Amino acid sequence: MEFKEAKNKFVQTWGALGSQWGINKTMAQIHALLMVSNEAVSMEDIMDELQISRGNASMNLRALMDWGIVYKEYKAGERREFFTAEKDLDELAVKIARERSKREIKPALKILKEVSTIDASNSAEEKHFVDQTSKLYDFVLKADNMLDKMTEFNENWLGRLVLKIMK
Amino acid sequence: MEFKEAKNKFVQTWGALGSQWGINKTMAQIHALLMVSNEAVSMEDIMDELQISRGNASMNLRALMDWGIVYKEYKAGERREFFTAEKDLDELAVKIARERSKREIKPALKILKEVSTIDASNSAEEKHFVDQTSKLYDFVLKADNMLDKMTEFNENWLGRLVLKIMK
DNA sequence: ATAAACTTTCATTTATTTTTGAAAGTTTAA
DNA sequence: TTAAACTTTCAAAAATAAATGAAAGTTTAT
Repeated sequence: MEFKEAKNKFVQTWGALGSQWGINKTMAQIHALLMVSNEAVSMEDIMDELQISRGNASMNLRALMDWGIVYKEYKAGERREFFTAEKDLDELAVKIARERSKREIKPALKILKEVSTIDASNSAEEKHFVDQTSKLYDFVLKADNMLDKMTEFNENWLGRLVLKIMK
Repeated sequence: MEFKEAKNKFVQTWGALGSQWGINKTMAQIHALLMVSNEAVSMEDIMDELQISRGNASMNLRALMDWGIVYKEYKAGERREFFTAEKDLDELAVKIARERSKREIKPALKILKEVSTIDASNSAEEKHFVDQTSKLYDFVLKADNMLDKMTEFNENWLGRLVLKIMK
């Protein structure tokens, strides 16, 4: 396999993986492209390589920057903007986890707390509902806290975690 | 908040959370419904509660059973089939992790290995590509192995893991 | 202040995913 | 074996999500 083919395959794969995890395909592809680029890439080049429109490129770059995993870069004497991706994978994972926690898990927890605290003195059905949603609340809270902990680990938390799990 | 309202809110929230993580909304809603039901539910009742068609209910129940998190149940003297969800959350998490690993992560790893082993003796650009995709391969492999390890932990792995992380 | 060079926005279009529902398939009881 | 009671399948329709592109906005150099 030659370089161009490999690069394309990687970008496509990363895009597909993104889709499966609820991240829009183009966003994941742009990120993939930037991760494997050894220098900052202009919007023009991104549009060209991925065959996407200016608007699409602009919006998804903005989204990636909002996630804190893509940065703008300015080059001396150049009018246009260039983009680079976070290349440290530990840092990348932490940022993604933090963002998904904030946007998706925390709001879900709030609802779980609400529904698990209704008065259920009536039927067995209601008791089971409160019991199960309470357990779910505890579980999700614990999992979410675990993500927070990752953040505190300064370097290579994944490697260390694997070691710990192994005992 | 009364029971019916709370139950509906929970089902909707779980459905929305599913969507955001690449799981189809109805599939997540059916799962939510079954998780908080203290007894097995018929397809008819699922269709009715979620206002979905027979085909939709059938296909998503099949998908949930393929994931191993919903079971069929037969009642004596009853022609129709009833469904229950896995209610043990540790077990649920392990099964979901195992399934996503098999379907999504393992295939992605295969591709990562392929593209990270091309000959890159030429440019700095190619060297960076190989370097970055290799790192990614290692990272994803490690994360995936961690999921496997969860499986080996027999009970309450999440609680124990949190303890370990806390040091 | 102007205009060139660039980026962002968002109403509309396009693509993708999900849902429907009717026909085909299956199982059970008599 | 037949027919009622139920489930599955899948082509077509509907709903949802993403992409386009032209107009509006911004920045910079002169």
